[in-house]
Amino acid sequence: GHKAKRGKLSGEYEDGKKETEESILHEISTDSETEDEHKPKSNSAKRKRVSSPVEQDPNEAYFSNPYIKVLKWEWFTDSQKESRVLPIEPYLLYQGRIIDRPGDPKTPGKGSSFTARTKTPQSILERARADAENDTSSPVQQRSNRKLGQIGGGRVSAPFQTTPHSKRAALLHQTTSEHDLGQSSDLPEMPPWVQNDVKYACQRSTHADPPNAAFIAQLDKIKLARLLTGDEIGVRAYSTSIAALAAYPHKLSTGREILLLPGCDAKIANLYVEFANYGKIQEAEDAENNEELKVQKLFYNIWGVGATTARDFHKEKGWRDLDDVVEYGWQTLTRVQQIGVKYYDEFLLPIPRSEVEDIAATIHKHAVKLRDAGIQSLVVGGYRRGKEHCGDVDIILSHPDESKTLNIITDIVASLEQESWITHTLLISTKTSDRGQQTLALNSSSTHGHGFDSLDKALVVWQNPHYTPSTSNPSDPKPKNTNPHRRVDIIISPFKSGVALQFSLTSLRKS
DNA sequence: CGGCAAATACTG
DNA sequence: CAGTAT
DNA sequence: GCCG
Repeated sequence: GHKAKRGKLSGEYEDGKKETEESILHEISTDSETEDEHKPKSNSAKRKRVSSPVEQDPNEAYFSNPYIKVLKWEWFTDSQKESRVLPIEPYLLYQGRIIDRPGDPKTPGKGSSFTARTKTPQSILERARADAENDTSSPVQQRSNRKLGQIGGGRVSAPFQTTPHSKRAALLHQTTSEHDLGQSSDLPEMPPWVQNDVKYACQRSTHADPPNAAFIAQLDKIKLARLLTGDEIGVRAYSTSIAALAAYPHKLSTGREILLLPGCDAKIANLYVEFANYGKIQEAEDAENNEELKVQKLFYNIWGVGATTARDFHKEKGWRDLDDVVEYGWQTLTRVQQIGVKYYDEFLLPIPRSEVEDIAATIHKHAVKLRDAGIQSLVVGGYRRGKEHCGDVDIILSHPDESKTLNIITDIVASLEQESWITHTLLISTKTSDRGQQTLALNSSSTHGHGFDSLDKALVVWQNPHYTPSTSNPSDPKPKNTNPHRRVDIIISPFKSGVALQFSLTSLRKS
């Protein structure tokens, strides 16, 4: 019977024994808990949205200048109340712009080239300015460079010692390459987030395909190795450096350039030099080809299996592939892990943007049906970052009337299940609605005073139920839906929160 | 040289 | 509580 | 592995 189980995993359910498949389905019992008997009725828009008269944008002048503006939150709520775009002037807390580097010949002007309406941000810019000044000299002590050992020799730790008196370690001198310690003048201008010491990755723009993607891919391999071996510190170190590299808009030309990026130091710079010279990084290749890591990566790719469990499967249980998991461990898997195994291959398939859009549209449609047209939805994640193919679908739903988002996640999942779009619910979180109900019952005042920032969400398995029966066997009495199963995250956000606010501002300004 | 992302929720 | 996920 |  073991070989029969093999068949399940290769995805040939249809020609396999029906009995087997059913037993699997039974064992899984993954159908989401929400019963479809109570179909949520659509709230036929009792409350139509007041359409505001088309009017001149009172803030045109403000938005046409290059200054960054910070407004009081009340501007938004008041605008909402009046259903029109209020002038921002009375709400303006601060406006300013990023100044250029002090030494920059392009800006002979004074340093105080920003207009502070309040004193708050001053210190930040002062700090940035100070940093920039201190940074003008080369971070590398060129004179005292130590010649370090050959890079590709397999010794990874020895060459990377930090020179005692400089913070930055010297880079390996590679005479055969232009990817060397360059002159201090040939570095490209650092993007603002480097110069200004921007602290959070979310403040940098992200690119779908950064200029240094190939190098980043190598670092990702090392990071994965750190992950699988339980080296959490290493994971974090590589994560931060990769994040900085991914936001870096220039093609790297010298290793020294990397030292200027936050989270990047000698190790990463040396890896870059190796990459630039040989087109690959030995440590990354080794990690990728490592047999143990290959097995553990296989398990790690099961949804619901993390590094710890992947290692356990391999080293404690002694399993070596998915068949072993099914044969010897099926009953010990959690419910979501069984789902993860069942759709192992499909979850790894990339999702084309067009399909992401289709899925989002379907979800939006159901949300509108369940509430009203005030529903706003926004696809985030890989799609929003412009990726051609996405690993999953992340969609945020919101509504200006917060009461309309109450329990909506439950309703949406039920509705989509009933129409067979959602095949499984991996996880559903209703904490926010739970708490919201309590406070709402007490405070009849609607919007204010809640401190929770968690979001209702559902992580589900999605499959397009509309399929064309296989052409090979059109008379099949029970044709099979071969549309791939997708991972979809539906997130409910209070309208007030950032993402919702962002696109509400966009639409307001367009009106 | 020591410390190390943040917050939150579900599952078993 | 440990593990996993967002 | 980086940072203070």
